[in-house]
Amino acid sequence: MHPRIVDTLKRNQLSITDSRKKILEMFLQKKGALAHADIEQQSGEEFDRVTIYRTLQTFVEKGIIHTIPTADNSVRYALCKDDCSEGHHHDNHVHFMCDHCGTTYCLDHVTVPAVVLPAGFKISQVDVVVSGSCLKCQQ
Amino acid sequence: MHPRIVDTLKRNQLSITDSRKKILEMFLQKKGALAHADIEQQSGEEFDRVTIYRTLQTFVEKGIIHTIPTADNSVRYALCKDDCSEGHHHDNHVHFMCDHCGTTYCLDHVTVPAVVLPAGFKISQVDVVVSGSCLKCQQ
DNA sequence: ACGCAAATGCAACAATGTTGCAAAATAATT
DNA sequence: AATTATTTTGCAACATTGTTGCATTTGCGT
Repeated sequence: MHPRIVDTLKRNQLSITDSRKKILEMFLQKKGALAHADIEQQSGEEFDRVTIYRTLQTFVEKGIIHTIPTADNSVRYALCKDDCSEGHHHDNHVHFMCDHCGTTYCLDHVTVPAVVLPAGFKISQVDVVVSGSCLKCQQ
Repeated sequence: MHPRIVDTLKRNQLSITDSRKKILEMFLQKKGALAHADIEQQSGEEFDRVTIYRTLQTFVEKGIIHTIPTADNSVRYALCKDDCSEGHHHDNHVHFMCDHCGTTYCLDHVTVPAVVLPAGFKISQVDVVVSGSCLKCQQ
């Protein structure tokens, strides 16, 4: 088991349960983003569908993961950088979704460019959703 | 009825039906984006739910409207600039979603900033999803 | 080990989206 | 203008996705 799992749960005042450990482990292992369906498939019959929904919801509330806006409006989640332990707010993000393999990357290290909007719009968050082909799918 | 409606349908080789006229009119009147639910409510019992789904799908295929990625992963549609009559591909877009009133704006005239990705990623589309408070909701 | 609080599983439900097919509306042809 | 061919619609049924309430189970602090 990944060493950070118990730490992360404790730090967020969550009880250490099988589903939380397993789901968090999935995020730590797989670098890309996960959809609810991915988790359901990978965990087999181990957890109830409802438990997965509630676990994801809890993780989002605690800032352990965040949702990703995608071009096809499918709901995906990715680990927050540094587990958001610092109250980090995810105001800016660049995400990349591969048109071929469907993998979604959370590019925390890419700088979000400044966006200039017409007068009257107050910006609180900027999400950049890039599609194309990824490292593995070059062609 | 908006004068562009019949033109647009004909240009895209679509038969002129009540639902298509009405739904296209909604997009032309309302400047912001529409969700399936908005259309369903506004049209009352006039059209079947399935018809609305199919009409939206057809419009997307013909390039009359496009879907908008949103921070909350709700599916919304907006008119394509120039009805995409020129085979315009919507490679770049800035969308704004108001946190207060929920209105979604399609800001065709705002320049999409350049995004620099790590080597190996090939960009085919960039969507910028901005949240905040809009013109009407300033505070 | 015990008791309390929290999380889980189950069932039922709600919302959203899809598919097949017969009936109706639109377009094309004569 | 009437007839035929094609497209679109409405209905029914179904699939998927997400939510809620409640009894049972699990984890946690003492």
